Amino acid sequence: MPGTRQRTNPRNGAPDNRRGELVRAAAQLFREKGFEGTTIRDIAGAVGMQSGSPFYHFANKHELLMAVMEEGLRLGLDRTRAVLDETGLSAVERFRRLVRTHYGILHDTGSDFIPVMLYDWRSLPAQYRRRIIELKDHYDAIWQATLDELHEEGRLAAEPRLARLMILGAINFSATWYRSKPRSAQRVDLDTLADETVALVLQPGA
Amino acid sequence: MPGTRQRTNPRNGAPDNRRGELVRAAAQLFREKGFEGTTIRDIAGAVGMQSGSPFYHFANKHELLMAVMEEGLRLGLDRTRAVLDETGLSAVERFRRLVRTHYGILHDTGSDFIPVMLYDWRSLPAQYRRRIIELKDHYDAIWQATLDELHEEGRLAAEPRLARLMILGAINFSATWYRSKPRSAQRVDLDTLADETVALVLQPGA
DNA sequence: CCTACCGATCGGTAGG
DNA sequence: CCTACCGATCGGTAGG
Repeated sequence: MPGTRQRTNPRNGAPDNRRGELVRAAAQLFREKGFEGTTIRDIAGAVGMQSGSPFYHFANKHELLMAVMEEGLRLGLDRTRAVLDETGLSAVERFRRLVRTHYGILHDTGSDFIPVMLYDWRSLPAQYRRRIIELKDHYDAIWQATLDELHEEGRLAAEPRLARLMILGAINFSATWYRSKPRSAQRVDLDTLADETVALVLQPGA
Repeated sequence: MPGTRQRTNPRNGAPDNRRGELVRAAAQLFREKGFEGTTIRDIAGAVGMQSGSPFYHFANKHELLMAVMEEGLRLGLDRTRAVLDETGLSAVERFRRLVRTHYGILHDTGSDFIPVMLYDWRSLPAQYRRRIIELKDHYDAIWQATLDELHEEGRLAAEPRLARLMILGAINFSATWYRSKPRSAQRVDLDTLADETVALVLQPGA
């Protein structure tokens, strides 16, 4: 039924549903087949559009990729900042929640945005990168602050900046092997995974 | 000068130089631009061939991708097995060398094969996967044995199988951020990186 | 957002 | 391994 969907400012943003549908569909397809392996026709078809129609919402395919990454970082930042809002958390407990939250950002239903950023970064043209890096820097800063604290408390044995890269790497890499749908037998859930990650990298307390 | 290069059995393997050149060029290009983002023409051009000529050596583009991954795993397995050949190593020392070796496999000059496997796995058709998985299983088994030992010695706090995924993940992810060529100031070298990785995940000894 | 389309490029092939 | 080529597909556009 054409005309029944709510929409507003097509080119800029906020309550435009069709644009959001395109971003979500693109995220899922990019994650599954990669940016270069996904066709504008795939994405259009996934939301019931004709092949030329996505270009009404995005100037080109690369801007759609950037929108996916940007959306992922905004959602991720929101969830991560919420961890900081909880008062009275020890650094260790805050760390545990950061880890658990990041696993959720990678593996919760519909969370395809960040994996796309991780695995299709090379497909993002240079002129679009700065904007994404800026958002990513906020994300890293939150982690760094907590890791610095842990290091001062003697709970983290590695140099804190390298520790951040390695720990986020360990979690991020789960995008390649973790499957939320239990395949055959029982599987690790994200809570256990977060606990094990914390156990792996934290040194025993006094 | 056509005809001056040594070659032997074109379709099977061993001392066929042109085939090897294609695999190396493909590895480098796949790593840089991804499998889908790389063109047969790119690869042919990189070794001074015409666009149709790679198909004399490989039935199709996917078989070239498989050759890249296979070559990477064979080279990696050789280097990793060499670590086991050193006698009289403690589990901790063996672990340190496995870590260092793996960093080398990812970042030494000309080592583009394994990153391609890690980041273009989804482009490998299902029928080619079993062969690669089989090689990868050998690799994992070596790591698992050492990590099991460390766990028994109380030096590893996480469940050993998850520890393997997380530690290899932390190292593998360096493919996205580590640059061997110093960009501006001094940079971490692979020895330091390996030391810090070991420091991060090992619990203090008795 | 659809219709109708275009130029470019791509993987692959025949025949030598 | 080159020459010459083909069918299919792809990102993108004009005009409504």
